[in-house]
Amino acid sequence: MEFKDLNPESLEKAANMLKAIAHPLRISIVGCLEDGKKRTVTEIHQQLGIEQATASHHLGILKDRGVLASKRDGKNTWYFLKHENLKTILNCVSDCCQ
Amino acid sequence: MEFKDLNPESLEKAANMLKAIAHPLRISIVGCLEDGKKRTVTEIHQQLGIEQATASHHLGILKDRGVLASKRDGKNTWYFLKHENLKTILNCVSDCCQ
DNA sequence: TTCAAATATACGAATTTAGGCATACCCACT
DNA sequence: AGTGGGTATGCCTAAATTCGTATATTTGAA
Repeated sequence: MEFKDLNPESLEKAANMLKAIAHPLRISIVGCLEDGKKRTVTEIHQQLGIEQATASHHLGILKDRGVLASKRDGKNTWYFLKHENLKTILNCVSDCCQ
Repeated sequence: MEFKDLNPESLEKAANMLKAIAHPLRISIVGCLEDGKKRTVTEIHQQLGIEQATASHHLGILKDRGVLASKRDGKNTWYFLKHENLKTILNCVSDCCQ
């Protein structure tokens, strides 16, 4: 599917998805998850050295916009990449940022 | 290059680049230019049915953030994609938005 | 049923963004 | 120099983001 064929709603959705990723912290979060493994909010906030609330907040945005999915298991919520593609996207962008 | 290796500045730059694209109109503009050809502000504002000033404004954002480049020729300014990669990015996103 | 860990949400001030309109600028032509 | 087409910019208000801190909520276990 070519993005040219996107109708207005899909266009909006695509924009929201990109907007979700388009933030330094959230790029880093996707970076944490690019190996396809699931991680908890705590793991992420510790690994990135950010507030727990901030991590949860940004994870929520990434989930809302369809970048991540999550699965609750007891006290923990495990977040993970929803699409394999997203790794490609960030690699493309980083190539453009040399 | 893996985006994981991005330092804080590159991270910021990558975020700004994505933020530039992450807007319905600007996705459409990139869509107009994905064939690699150069187009003028007028061509784009007519093709998308938006104000001339709005087109110029968004083209400016895309240029500032390194998505597009431009070349003045007489009365016209020709805009074009700066990186072939960007087509890939949008195709990936649209795949995620089915 | 009380406690603590893990996660989510609410509130608020500062900053950024969007899009319309008017207008200024740049350039070729006469 | 003056005109007009093509571009860019400034100003404005409404709306959205960001990131703290504080507080809820959920859940497992004592």
